[in-house]
Amino acid sequence: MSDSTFYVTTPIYYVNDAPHIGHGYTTVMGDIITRWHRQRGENVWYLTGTDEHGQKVLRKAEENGVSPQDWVDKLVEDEWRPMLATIDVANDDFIRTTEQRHIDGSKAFWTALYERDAVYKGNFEGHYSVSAEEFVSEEDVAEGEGDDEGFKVSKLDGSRVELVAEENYFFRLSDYQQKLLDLYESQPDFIQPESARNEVISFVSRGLRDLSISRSTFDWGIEVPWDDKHVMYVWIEALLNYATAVGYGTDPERFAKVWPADIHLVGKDIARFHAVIWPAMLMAAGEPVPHRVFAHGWLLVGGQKMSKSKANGIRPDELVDTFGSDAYRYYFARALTFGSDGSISWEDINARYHAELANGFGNLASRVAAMIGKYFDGVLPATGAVTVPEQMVIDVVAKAVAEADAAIEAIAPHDALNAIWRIVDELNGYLTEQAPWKVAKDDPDSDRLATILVTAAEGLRVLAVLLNPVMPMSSAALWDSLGAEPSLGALDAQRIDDVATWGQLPAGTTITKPPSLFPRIEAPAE
RNA sequence: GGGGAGGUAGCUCAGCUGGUUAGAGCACGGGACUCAUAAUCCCUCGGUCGCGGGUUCGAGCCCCGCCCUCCCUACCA
Repeated sequence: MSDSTFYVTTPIYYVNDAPHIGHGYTTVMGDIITRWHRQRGENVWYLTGTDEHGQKVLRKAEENGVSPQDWVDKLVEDEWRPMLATIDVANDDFIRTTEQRHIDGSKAFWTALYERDAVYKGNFEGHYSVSAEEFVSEEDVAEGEGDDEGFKVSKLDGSRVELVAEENYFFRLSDYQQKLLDLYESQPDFIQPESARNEVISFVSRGLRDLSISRSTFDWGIEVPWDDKHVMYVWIEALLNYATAVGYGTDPERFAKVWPADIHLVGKDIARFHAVIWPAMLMAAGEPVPHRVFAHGWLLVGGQKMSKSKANGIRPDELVDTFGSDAYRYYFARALTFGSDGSISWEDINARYHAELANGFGNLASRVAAMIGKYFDGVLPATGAVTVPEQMVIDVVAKAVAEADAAIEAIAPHDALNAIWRIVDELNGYLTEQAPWKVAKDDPDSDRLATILVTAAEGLRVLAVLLNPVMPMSSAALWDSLGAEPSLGALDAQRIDDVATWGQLPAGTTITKPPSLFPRIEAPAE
């Protein structure tokens, strides 16, 4: 395990969409998990990217009078890459499905399917909705009214559908029902959380039909290697990115090292594609299946699923502009149970920003640095004897570290933050009880004052390390304030395994009061 | 129709295989303190655990029925 690569993916985002906090959510959570694993000293590979083929993109490009390639290039550079920068994501790779490596890899994958007889040519006929880019089943097709008079429309979204009959290639998904059920049985955490697993098992248990996986009515896609009249159906092709990005079909050595993925993070709407079709395709191609598919819930704004069409989509940069990327990352990780639906609101992020980040954590860093500055001229003194209250702090820290680490392992960043925050609360309480300002006045010659402040500084050191995966900016500022780098090295080089070891900051370390980590925002924007 | 998840303090949520007076955070009210970003610490207030039955010595957790919300039920990134 230690010499393999911890490989995590997000869905690749459809370029036509405008980035909203839903995209940001998945990506940030993956970033927190992967940064944490790096902080453990593991080899990590974090992939995200964009899905750029398909009829919808083609038509959009035509509407805008540009070539599809120019269209997607623009969207990627103007919208998607900037979003990653906005929310401070440290992905190792960014794959675009229009890249040569993906094209070559996808063709290689299809060739493998073909050679293994997992694909055959058949006829497919049905009502196709261009805007939804899907075939609509018969029971969901209705006669149009009003503007759509004379057309058939989809009951699902009201879009017009066209009767399409074409020769397609099919994937023998029906062969995999039992194999998939066996997978869910033998690898119980393959699809998480439990609710997603139940739905997937129920779906597969009802039987699987073969899947139409190519299109021949347009050409904005990857050619089927043995038949240039067909392009791969965008959904099927998009799934392949997880393999092609790490060398499938182009760099076998690299692929063997990184694959299978440890975690595919997905929204629960696309859990089925990842937990049913994707593993079946991998089995068909003779490749190992991923370890885990984790389906997270919806972000609810005012009780409704956030989405572009409901006009309650929020762009990540709106929040980041006010609260900063650290608070953004913190909020989504802390306020929501990853895997369940959860409510978000401007009021809530504002409240948590002030209560937890500014008053709780930021102020703690501030008061400790201020006292070391005031009583010791900013030079960390040598500690005196550790007494019962100090030991309690040490114990709380050790327990919190272990719990946070276990929570990340369980893909529960919210629990990790809850555990970490017990350190914040413990330190604030410890300072109030020990009242170093009082000791400074009443008993300035004892070593109690030094002991108390060293203990608090050590606590901050731990927090800087533990929070680095979640809030890299402020953690770096805190690390800097603690003057830790000269003696302990870079923040990123600190290891979770060692972080709870007490007494790492040496006496003589220069502590400076940091600028407010999370300054209060007096007039929250509407 | 079938299946999944949920309905717990004003708000957002915890409550594992049923066990004494149902918890947390925030908000509200009171007090302490002054190192700090008027921050911190302590305490109070606050719930018929959707509704109605049942099983049990005992149920928020189990069973039955009902109401409400959301999701899945194949090619919706």
